[in-house]
Amino acid sequence: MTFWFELLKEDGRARAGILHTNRGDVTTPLFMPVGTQASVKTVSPRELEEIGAQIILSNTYHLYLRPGHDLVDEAGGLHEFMQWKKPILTDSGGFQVFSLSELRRMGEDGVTFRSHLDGSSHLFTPAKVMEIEEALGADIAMAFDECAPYPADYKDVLAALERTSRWAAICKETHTGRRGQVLFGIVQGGLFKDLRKRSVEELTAIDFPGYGIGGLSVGEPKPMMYEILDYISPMMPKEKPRYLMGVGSPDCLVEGVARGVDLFDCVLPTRIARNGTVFVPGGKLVVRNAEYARDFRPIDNNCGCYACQNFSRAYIRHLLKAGEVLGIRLTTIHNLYYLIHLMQDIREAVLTGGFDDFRYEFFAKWRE
RNA sequence: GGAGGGGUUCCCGAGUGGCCAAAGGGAGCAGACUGUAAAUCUGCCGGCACCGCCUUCGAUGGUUCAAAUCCAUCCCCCUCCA
Repeated sequence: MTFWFELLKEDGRARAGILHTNRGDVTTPLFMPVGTQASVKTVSPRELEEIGAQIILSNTYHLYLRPGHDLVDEAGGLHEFMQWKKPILTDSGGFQVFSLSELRRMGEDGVTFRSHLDGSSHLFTPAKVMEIEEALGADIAMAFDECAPYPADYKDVLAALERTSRWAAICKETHTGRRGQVLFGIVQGGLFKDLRKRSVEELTAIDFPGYGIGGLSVGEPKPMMYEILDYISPMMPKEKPRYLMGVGSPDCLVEGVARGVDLFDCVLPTRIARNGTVFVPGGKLVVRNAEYARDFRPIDNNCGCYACQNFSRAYIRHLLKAGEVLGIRLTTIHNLYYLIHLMQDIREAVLTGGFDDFRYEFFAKWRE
């Protein structure tokens, strides 16, 4: 097994490490751009490398429906198909259980989805999801879970947790590890501490090489998310990577690391980029807005990304208003660069024992 | 010169007596977005002292309780025929 997590340094609860994978090492803490349909929207693999991405995410449900996992397998797996040679993680479709709630029906053995593309019915069982994820061939596969919504009753969250644990065991049993793929379990339990505790216990008993923390950032207030992270972090195995799923606003990344999280992914940077908003050191800037029409400075003077090194806010705003694809490509490149480098700065701070100062300074200028 | 069609709120364009500050689209302005059904969605979009009032549908005058809508005159634009 070439996959293992090397914990280099702890600073309070914040951690810095190296995730060793089949396709090379990635440094943590880390932000993973999301490429749902085997593409990080609008940017090429070459650009992703330039931005500094080390690993990207893709999605089981979406690739199963289109183009089909068998086709991806035939192409030689996701890496070969999309020409991204660094590590990939595939989400299991568990989030689609949540986000496509009107199109799905829960069962004990699995979930029946109606395709959002053509309305056809598809049954996802843990074993089926493992088959799909192994065909896709990512380096890390996520177990098939049920992500409960927010708000949700205790009994519903409990049911989702129990199913998630049961399914996690089936995933582990049926996962063959073909192509050296490893499987992460996913902790659920919503905002109920006893359920979170139980979920951590049940999943660590099954024993995975890494753990996702799911069911957060689904609409609950940030302090509640932080409280849950505070609570479960000490219970999670130290020597395994912890992946807070679906979190990506800069403040949440800093607060997540402060609570012992190593990995994050989120559509936020790429989505808001396409909608005209960019990250800047103190928060966000809606570069699409009229106030930047004659602002000839870069988005961020101190940013090293391709957009900031070459173009003005006025130009990027013009591209966005004109519907030119280059506009959303530039904002996407910037936002990914911002988050990835934010994580690198955090890592540096942790490694030098200066994370608390970093965190303090970050929030001193952060404006929501 | 003759015949016909038309001028509507930033633009295009509905509306032919009251339910019209006037459909719809575009543009514009703002907001939202957290394991992507999202280059999407939502709101505003004549003015104000805004549960009401004022100004507006080429211009002016008229008919009517009531006019973007009917009548008269005028000014522009387009098409066809000379």
